[in-house]
Amino acid sequence: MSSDINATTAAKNEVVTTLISTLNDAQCQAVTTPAQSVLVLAGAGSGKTRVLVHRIAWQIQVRNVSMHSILAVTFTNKAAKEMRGRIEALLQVSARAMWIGTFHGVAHRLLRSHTKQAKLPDTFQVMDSADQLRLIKRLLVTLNLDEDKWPPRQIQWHINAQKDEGIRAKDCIAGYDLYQQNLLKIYQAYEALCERSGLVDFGELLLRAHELLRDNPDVLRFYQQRFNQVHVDEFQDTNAIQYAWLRLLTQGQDNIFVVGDDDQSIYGWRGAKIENIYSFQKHYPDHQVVKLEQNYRSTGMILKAANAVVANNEGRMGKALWTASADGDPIALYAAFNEQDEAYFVVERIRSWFNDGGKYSDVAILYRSNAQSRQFEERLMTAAIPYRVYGGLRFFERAEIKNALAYLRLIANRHDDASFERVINTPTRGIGAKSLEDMRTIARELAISMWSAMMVLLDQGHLSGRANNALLAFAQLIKNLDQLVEGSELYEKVQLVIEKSGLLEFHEKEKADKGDEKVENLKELVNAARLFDFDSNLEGMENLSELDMFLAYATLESGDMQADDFDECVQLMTLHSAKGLEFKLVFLVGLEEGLFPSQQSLDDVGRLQEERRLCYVGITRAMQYLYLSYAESRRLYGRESYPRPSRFLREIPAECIQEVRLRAEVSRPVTAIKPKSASLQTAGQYRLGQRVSHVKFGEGVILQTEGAGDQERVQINFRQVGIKWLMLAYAKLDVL
DNA sequence: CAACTTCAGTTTTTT
DNA sequence: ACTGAAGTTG
Repeated sequence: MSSDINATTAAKNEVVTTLISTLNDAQCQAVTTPAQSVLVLAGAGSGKTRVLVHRIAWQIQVRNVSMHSILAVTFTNKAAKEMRGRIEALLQVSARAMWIGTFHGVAHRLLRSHTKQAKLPDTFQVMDSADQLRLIKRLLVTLNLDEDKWPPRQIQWHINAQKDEGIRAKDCIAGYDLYQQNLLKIYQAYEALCERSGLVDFGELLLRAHELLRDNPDVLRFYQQRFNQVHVDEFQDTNAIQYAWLRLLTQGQDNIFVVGDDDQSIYGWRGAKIENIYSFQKHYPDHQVVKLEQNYRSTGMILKAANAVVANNEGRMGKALWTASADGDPIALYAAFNEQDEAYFVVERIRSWFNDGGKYSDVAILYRSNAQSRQFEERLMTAAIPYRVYGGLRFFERAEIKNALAYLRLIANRHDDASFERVINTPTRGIGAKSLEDMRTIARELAISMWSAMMVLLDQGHLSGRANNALLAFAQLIKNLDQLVEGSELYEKVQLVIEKSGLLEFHEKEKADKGDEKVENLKELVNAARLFDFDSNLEGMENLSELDMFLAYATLESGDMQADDFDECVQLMTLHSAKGLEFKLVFLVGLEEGLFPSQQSLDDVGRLQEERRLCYVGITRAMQYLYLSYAESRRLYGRESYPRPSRFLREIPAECIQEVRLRAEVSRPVTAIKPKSASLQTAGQYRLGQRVSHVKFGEGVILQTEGAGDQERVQINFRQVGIKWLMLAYAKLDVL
């Protein structure tokens, strides 16, 4: 008997050892602490996911917590997937029973499990932001509001912002401000429309999930007791409603384990509240703070630069990354003549990296705004270097896919107005603006769905023969599809719908190139349906049909399909989408005032600090080599600008930076610039892009030259005083 | 209904 | 400067 106990103790000790043997002290502390509420401040590259994964494993293996009692929330499906995968790899078991998902995914699951208490119809569907925008546009028409005075995108932004703050239309106080009153009216009408269409937008998922717990004590108690500890990834990105939801769930027990980094908070503009980290310490008084500061990713030089930049921010929790590895190469800084030269330089370096045996997939070009990608794409293209740009249209967001899904949604829920409007005349079947307008009026007046309105219209029989037939045919089509599809496999349903709806034919007839791709995508959709892993036993989702599950999946996990092909390509992406990734060789480009930091953030301290954190994120993506660059002259929005180098460059210690220059002839081939005349190419010894020094104005770069002989003038961008025209005959310039 | 023209907007993005 | 979307015509 006692030997049995000894044996299990020994076994347990071994488990403990394997779990923590690979962790450093701080990580180990975070994983093993008995504290109920824990705040892990995890610097970039400090093993944040590792801690989260090991903590969960620790609960299960050492504290004998049931997998059923594990909840972990992330922001992206990618992160959730990775976490699940790593836990499974570590524990060598299926992590199916654990609730690991995005905030939206978990909220969705809760709502499906408790549709009654959440006051939702069983058939409710999730709509994405494109659907939402469509719905809003339509709403504006019915409310007789001019789209120019009420820009749909701003309305959408406003509604989402309210929801992110947990504010319903009934909680709004508009006062006497006419504008506010109208906004409120729109918000109210939008809520009503969603209600009768059975549609739930992304913000609504979170808001409803919060209200579900808040207003149903028994439901709340059930989940409070069920989850042993609530784990949260990227805590600095939580918004007000997400945090409120977490607080409800952990109320009384304070069983919450959050991991975050205040220095990497870059989503303030979409409602993330960095303050939640500070509030956490107030709301959970017995919490323990663990700082992870050892970095396993970058060289000493890169970390030094990153630390120095972010040190310029106020009100930080305070953290300094360090590494046990070497200083590495200094950070290279390239002052490009213009944006084309910048791209040329970067691509040249990538080429030599590859020639020296480096892999393309280890290289990333990071920029502040998407518009910057073009120059690099063009250069990479001519250099025949494979590349991939992040952030394009995702699979489930493509028009043809959304069309197909809209038919499926209409089959699942006839009152889904967003889907109805999308497919009523796609492919074209002779239902014009007039008939639509009539339906909208009826729908509004009777407060019914468009589908019901169509039925009313058909019953009335006031329509012209042609319109009547067209509508009748459409109604019949949907009903037929519904019957036809009954009882068949999911992929067969998809297949049948794209064929019988005429969508396939519609896209086949389209202009050669484009249509082909769309047809391919539609086939891919059938394939996705075939591969769809429908887990009918998934707790809480028992009542959901496979089709409903697939539709929810398409909306909530639309990014899933493009994530995998990382292979052998140079990666181009914005700084925002680079968060969480790492690359051996990183180019951080466009470091110019007005571009990065962006123009819009220059006059606001808070936003500027967020830009700085973005810079910190960018720098810390690099493992071995980091190149920074800026252009002396940049063509942006059709206008030539001469930006000053970014302030962030000055915040990096000089000893970390080494200026680099390609040989002049190589860096500016004649084709790279568009001279206005041949004589502009050179001005004696003064070439375009030549660095010069002036007695009074200091250092600068030659941008343009004009005239000849005594009349020759040069335009110079001085670092200190900006752009100046100087007469060559008088200016005393030294070539640098 | 498709081809053409004009016109505003133009940081960052997930769910 | 460029793009995507809305409006206008044949």
